[in-house]
Amino acid sequence: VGAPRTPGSRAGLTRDAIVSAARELLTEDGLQGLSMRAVARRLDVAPNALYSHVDSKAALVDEVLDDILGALDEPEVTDPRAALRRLLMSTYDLLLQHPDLVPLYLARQGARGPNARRLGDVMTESLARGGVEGRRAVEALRVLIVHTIGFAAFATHPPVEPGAAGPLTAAELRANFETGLEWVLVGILG
Amino acid sequence: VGAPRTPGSRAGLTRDAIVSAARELLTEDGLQGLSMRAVARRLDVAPNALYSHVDSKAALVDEVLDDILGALDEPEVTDPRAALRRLLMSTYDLLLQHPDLVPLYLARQGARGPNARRLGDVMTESLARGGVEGRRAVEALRVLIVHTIGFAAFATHPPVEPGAAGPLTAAELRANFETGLEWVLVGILG
DNA sequence: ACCTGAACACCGTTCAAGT
DNA sequence: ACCTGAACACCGTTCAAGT
Repeated sequence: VGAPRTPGSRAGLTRDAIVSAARELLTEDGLQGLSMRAVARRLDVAPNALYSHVDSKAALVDEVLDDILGALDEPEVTDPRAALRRLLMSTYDLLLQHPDLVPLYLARQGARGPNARRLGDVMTESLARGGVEGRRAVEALRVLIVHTIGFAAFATHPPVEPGAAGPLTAAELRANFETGLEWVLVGILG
Repeated sequence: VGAPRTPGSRAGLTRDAIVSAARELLTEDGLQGLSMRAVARRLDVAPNALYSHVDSKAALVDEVLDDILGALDEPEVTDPRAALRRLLMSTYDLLLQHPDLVPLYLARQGARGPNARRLGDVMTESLARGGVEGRRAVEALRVLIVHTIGFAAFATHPPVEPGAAGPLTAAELRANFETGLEWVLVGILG
C-alpha cells in the first residue's frame, strides 16, 4: 500500500524476509493460513514475486521447518543416555509448540536442513560415546527420531478415543512418551 | 455424459460409491488426485452433490483411511509377542502400499473408524494375555502404534541423507523397523 | 431427500513484459 | 535480476432452486 510499484521497481525482497513472514502467518493463522498468496500479501508484493527467491511452496515450507529447529541447543551433559534423553525431550516440547507442523516433520523426518543435520550429528556423537557406532547407530537414531516425532504427532492430533476415559492430558502423553523412550534407550544402550 | 440430469432427478449416489471412487482416484493419481471435484467428475455428478452423503472432505478421507485398514486380519497365533509382532508387521506392509496416506494415518493415528478400533481391541487382548493391562496396556499400545506408523512414514518419505551412503533399500528399513519393534516389545513384555 | 446451477473466496504456478 | 499484470487450471463449500 502507499506508492504502488510499477514493473521493474524493486521491493527489497529477501529469502529471509519470506521465511519470517511465513513463520508469522503460521503462528497467527495456522497451517491453512500459510499460502504463497498470503505471504505475498503480507510483504505487499505480487504473489509471483516470491518465485524469484523460492523455488516452490514445498521448498519454502522445508526452510520454515528447519528454521524452527534452530531453537534447540545441544545438551550440556556428557552421559550419553542423559544427553539423548534431554535432547529428544526438548525436541518433543518444541514440536508441541507447533502442532500444525508436526505431520510435516514426520513426512519429511525433519532432516532436510542444516539444523536437522546438526542435531543428528550431536546425537550420533552421544551414541558413539555410549559404544554404539556405524550401522547400528544409524538404526538407533532412526528409532529415536521416529518415536519422538511420532509421539508428538499423537499428542498434537489425538484420535477420538471411543467410550473410554476422557481426553488425555498433556502430562499423561508426555509421561507416555518418556516411558517409550526409556524402553528404546534400554534396547539401544542396555 | 449421456442424458444430462436436470435438478431433481436422482443419480443413485451412495456413501459407498463415493468412498470407492475416492480410493480409485487415490491409487491412480495419488493424494493430490483426490479432490471432491475429481470424485464428483468420476461419478458424473455435480461437485456439491457429494455433500448430501458426506459432511466434508476431511470426513471422506477418514472413511477412506479406515476402509483400507479393513484388509488386515487378526493374527492366528496365540503367543502375545508373536501376535503383536505379526499384526504390526502386516500393518507396516499395508501402509507401505499407500505411501501418500501414511502422513494422514499419523496425523489421525488411524484410530477414527471401526476397523482401527477392531485392531486396537485385538492388540489389547494380546497385551492382556501377556500380563499387561489397564493404564500400562494403553501406554504400550500407543508406543507400538507410533513406532509402526512412524517407521512407515520414514520408509515412504525418506529424507535426503547428506553425503553418506546411497538410498536406503526397503529391506533395510524393514529390518530397522523390526529391530526397534523388538526393543519396544522387550520393554513391554520383558 | 437428493440433485443441479451458479457463485464465493480462494489456491500454486507460469508467461510475457517492464526496468 | 527482480518485480508486476494477467492468466491458467484448479480448489472446498454454500446457497437457492428444482422434483
